[in-house]
Amino acid sequence: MTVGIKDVARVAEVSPATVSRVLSGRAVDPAMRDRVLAAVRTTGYRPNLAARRLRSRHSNTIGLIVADIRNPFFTAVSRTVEDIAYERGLRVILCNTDEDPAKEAMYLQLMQEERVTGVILAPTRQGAKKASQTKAEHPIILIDRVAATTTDCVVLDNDAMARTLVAHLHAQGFRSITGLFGAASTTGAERRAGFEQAAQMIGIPTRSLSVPHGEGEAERLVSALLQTPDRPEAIIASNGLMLMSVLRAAHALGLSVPGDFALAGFDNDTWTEFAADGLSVIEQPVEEIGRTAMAMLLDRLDHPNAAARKVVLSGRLIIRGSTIRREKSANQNGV
Amino acid sequence: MTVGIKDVARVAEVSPATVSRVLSGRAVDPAMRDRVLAAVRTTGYRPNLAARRLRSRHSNTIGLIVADIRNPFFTAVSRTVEDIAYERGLRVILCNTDEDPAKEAMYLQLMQEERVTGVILAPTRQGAKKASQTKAEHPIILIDRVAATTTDCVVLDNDAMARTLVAHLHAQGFRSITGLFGAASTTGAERRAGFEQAAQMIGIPTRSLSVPHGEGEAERLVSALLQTPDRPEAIIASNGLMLMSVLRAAHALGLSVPGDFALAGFDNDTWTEFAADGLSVIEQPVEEIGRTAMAMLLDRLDHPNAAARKVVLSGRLIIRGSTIRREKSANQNGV
DNA sequence: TCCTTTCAAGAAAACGTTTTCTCATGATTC
DNA sequence: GAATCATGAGAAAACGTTTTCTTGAAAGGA
Repeated sequence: MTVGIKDVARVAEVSPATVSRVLSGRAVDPAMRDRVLAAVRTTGYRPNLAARRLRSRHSNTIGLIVADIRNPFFTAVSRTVEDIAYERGLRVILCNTDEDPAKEAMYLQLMQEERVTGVILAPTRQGAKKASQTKAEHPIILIDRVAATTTDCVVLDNDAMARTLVAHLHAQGFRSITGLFGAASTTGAERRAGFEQAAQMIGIPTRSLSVPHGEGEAERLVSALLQTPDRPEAIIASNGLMLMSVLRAAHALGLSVPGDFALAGFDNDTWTEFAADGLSVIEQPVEEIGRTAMAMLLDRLDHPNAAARKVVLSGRLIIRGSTIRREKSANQNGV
Repeated sequence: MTVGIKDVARVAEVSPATVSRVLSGRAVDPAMRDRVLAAVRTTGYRPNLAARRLRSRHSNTIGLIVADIRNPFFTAVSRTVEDIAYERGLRVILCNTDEDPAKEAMYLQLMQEERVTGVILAPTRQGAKKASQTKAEHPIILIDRVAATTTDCVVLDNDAMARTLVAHLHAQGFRSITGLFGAASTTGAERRAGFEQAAQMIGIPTRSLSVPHGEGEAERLVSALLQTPDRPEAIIASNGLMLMSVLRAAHALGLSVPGDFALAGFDNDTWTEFAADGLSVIEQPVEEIGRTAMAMLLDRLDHPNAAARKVVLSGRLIIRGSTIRREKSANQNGV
């Protein structure tokens, strides 16, 4: 037997409206307030959120749709977003698209049906296009991936960061570099562009591979690459998951980093600190991305008609052992 | 201007009830059905889930409350649970308690207010106790952590797995072992118990440390441990996150695994395959845990009064380089 | 052919809140 | 001291669905 606001009202000998007012912290007679609170306690009343949302016409909920929940980058952003949201009394619905446009579309529709206050989305390419075209009832902030300039977004300066990485490898003396970039996201494309551009300017040979999302895809690709006769001197991977795949492939083949090839990439995931003599990476300001996205969302709610903004954040190159040039003979026991 | 079921009804020239029936797939005249579906398309109607849930009195939603979203074990379980849930047309609300009993209590209350169909919970110690005492409106299935036998749960055979680990280390010739165990969970306690029991039976000296949850806690503890004069020959860590902390601490001190000490633990996280010559770990059947939890939940919904069940699953020891005994001199370039 | 049964569709009630409307009381102003 | 205003509380409407109730027509049996 579920207890409703009317039951509380009866026990407290007030009207349901008064109970509602007490619960939402509006001005009521102190004596009544106490009676109501006591009644809430004795009855064990729990408000029905569905009813509340229906009548009040706002859900106090934001949707957070990420592309891959296993990627520490996204879990880190999620945590920041959630913390801020809960500080403001907002709920968060966390969804995982797995880089699948169909799942993404399904979740975006779900957000509409939930009548969410707003959405923070790390879109696939299709999703980015769609989000910038269709006019949803709620604001959408894109993170990590970018769409047309008509949509708010907060991204890393992927292009510059990729160039930084190439410059670092070149400075260390590496002359042939292969890059691995995610096929599903604009981020992958941007990093690839920066990578190729930098290499061309410097004038070193590169190859770049487009990696489809999926279990083991990257590892297979890398494994093949490492077994070619002209194995690259250095490899750049577009995110933390791919870095891991490269190391797994190398390990399976008995190759070591940095002994047999150098390795660098994006995302300062915890394990990169100690793997392969420390992996040189571009650290993304994950917390700031989450904070900025939330701030933009709240701002957009206040100013629905302001011009779309694109915030580009800068990363930081962390140099570790995996890109330090050494004599081959000195390395006996790598990875 | 938001479009409701009445608008669809008007366009299709039927009653709202008929629209509802079409949408929920009940028997209606084919001609009408087509008119309704066409009207839905032209109006762009999206049902209001709050209203639907209010009236129909079921949310078709389950809550999934995990202790630490950064732990790959939990994200893996989450993915399985979500996949199965969506197959069955259930939504999932994913929450992260961060091992904080207050946050946990808050979320459990939120679940009540959402009127969820059921909850899958990885509880803190306090939460486990509370869940087994209070009678919620919805069933609760505990995962990973255990409470009184009055609550459904699915857990690993922690005790046995810890003993397996000790036996393996002993067989490899390690004679002094230190164990690190999470302070917040029953899982940590169980693994610790198995650890101490096995060591006592074998008759080797052990020490076990209780690690509070929190950024850097484990690393500080391990760092201190590694700098004591009687540094252990082997370390066992209670989960993947702690394994990582041990490696970070070792790396910071310039110590290598397995050169300077052996390391083993729980959770076959991806990176354990290549770090420190491969980390020996107990692999948990993450998918099966998720599947079992969902199955138990659905079963409990059908049979509310059946006796509580506890499902104990077995893990698998994966032996890798980190626990292989070698001559110290042979190792020059570890980690 | 008439009566009963079945079925589909519309009308209206219901879900549990919040909000609007109305009214009474007491305070404030001229 | 009368008229206006502000305040707070209850009554009732409203939110957008699904479900129940009611009705009419078609189908089936005697």
